[in-house]
Amino acid sequence: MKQFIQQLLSDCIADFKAKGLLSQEFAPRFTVENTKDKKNGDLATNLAMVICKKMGRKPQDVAQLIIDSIPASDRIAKIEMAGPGFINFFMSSDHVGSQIYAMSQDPRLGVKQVSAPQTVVVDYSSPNVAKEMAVHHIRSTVIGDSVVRVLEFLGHRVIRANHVGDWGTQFGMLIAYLEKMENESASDLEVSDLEAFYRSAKVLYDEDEEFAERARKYVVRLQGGDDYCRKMWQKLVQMTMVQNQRIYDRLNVSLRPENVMGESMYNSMLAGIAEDLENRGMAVTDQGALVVFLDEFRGKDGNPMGVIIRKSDGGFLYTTTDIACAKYRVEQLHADRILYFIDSRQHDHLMQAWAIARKAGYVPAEVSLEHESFGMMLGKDGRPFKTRSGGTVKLSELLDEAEKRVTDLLAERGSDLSEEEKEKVVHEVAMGAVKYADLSKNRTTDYIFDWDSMLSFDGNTAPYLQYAYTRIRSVFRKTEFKPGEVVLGCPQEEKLALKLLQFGEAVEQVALKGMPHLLCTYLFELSGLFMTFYEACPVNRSDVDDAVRASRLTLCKVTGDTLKTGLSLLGINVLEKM
RNA sequence: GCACCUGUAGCCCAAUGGAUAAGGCGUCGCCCUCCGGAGGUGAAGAUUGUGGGUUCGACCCCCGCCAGGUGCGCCA
Repeated sequence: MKQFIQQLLSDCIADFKAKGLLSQEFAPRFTVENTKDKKNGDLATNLAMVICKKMGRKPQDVAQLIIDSIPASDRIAKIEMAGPGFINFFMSSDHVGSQIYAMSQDPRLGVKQVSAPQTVVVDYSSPNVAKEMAVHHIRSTVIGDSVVRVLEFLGHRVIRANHVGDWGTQFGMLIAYLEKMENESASDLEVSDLEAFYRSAKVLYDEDEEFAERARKYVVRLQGGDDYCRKMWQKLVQMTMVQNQRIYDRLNVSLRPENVMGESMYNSMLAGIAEDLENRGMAVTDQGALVVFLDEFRGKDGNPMGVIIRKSDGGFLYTTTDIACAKYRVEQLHADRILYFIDSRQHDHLMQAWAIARKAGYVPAEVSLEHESFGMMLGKDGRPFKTRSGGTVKLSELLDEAEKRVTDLLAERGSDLSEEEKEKVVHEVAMGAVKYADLSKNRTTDYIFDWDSMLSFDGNTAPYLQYAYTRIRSVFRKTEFKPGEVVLGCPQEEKLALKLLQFGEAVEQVALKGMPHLLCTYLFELSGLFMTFYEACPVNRSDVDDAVRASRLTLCKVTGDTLKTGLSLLGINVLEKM
């Protein structure tokens, strides 16, 4: 519908140009938007206000000229000029009804696949090896995964990239410790507590000189490609990712083992990149290190910032890895667009790496690099989030607590669900609530970690959306669905129908901006409108006549399908009962 | 010191430069003789940190200031 109006207005502009009212080269940037208030119609444009100056007339007069030039259409009931020169379009309710009927027949709910699919690399989750995922990892993981689902739904080719922290000097220490553990216990090692593992290794490293010495030797051997160290390193990666995969599965995150593309993958590219930058004069030796100076970034002394590509000892830092990574994604993965879901602290560093990658021609201008940054998770004291003992809260602990709270809630209010059903409800509601708490926020600011707000089941939460869905399902347990012509007889029906038609826009916005909260907001508003409709408009009551019932059932059906599809794009499952 | 991010009601949070700044939590009311009360419905609560500027129109864009967070050469 929006496109239809846009076309009408473009025709109108062409008409004005033909009549000499506007110059040929003028390309006005006007908008057509959904109105917030029904009294301003369903869609509104600011076109008159945008072009009135060029025409030398009052905006209201121009608006009237535009209205007069728009041909009559059975899709539009009424067009009005309002306020400072808005043009408000009132859609014909027959047309809206027929669109809803069409949606009920379309598994994609009217959302079209893109005509020019892109290859999009999405970098998200990125846990560290030999560490357990903590609560803050949920942001990148859950938001990235939702954007992945949306992009795929729209027809793009998506490459999931789990940029696991699997490289660095700490691996000497970890290998030495793993070796010690294996020597001490006869059977194969099963590390259930990675946090404790890492901590103990660190303690030993700090206190035992002999151990530290061995650890340092192992780093060198690992980087040199030594078989033994390589194998031990692999074990560490394996151990960690098996545990992380359990979390992904539990959270319904679509990452798989084959999506792991860790930092170590780019290792073999680093020396070549350093050499290339040096040969082309982009990098120079400074105090023994190979450095690229960037004019657009200033260091502490106010001079162009030096970004170290190669350390004076010949080693590499993570900036070089990120340059290589971007290069790889362009050259090997043929990315058209690369999205990084990484916390805001890395922003400067990423910009530097990308600036170098662009200058070197590794990433051409037409490939877009986007940092989808978000703030840190803070404790109630406003400091980086730590537990009383100084550690972090494990993600698995948060998920356990979520399930416990849902279990308690079910017990509290009593439930006639079977044990099997209950288990499913507990799981889906708990995971939904936790994920939605993060997905629904756009905030690039830091935010306070709070059990209660993260595990709320009231208001703008996933359980509310899941609940709306179960109410719809409940309707269809009582009546067989036969799609019928949709006749919008009351304001509640009209508002609901109009919102349903905007599903595609919400989905497209998420893909464009990498912000799933736009879809959350949409689904929450949709659920609210459904609840209101449902209270006001009986569907199954005996005094409702058949035509009205068929119409309302179709609205219920399309709402249910939209909720189910929308939630699935957020990685959240619906339930038949709860 | 420099750079990046952020500032909206007691708390959380939304708003492609558009109309009366939208919701949620909490607070105070009302609603199960009717399809599921994890609900509906109403009320109170905001000089959008601050001072300028651009614009027909600014939470949004530009400049100054204040406050918070983060980052700034050999960790990742």
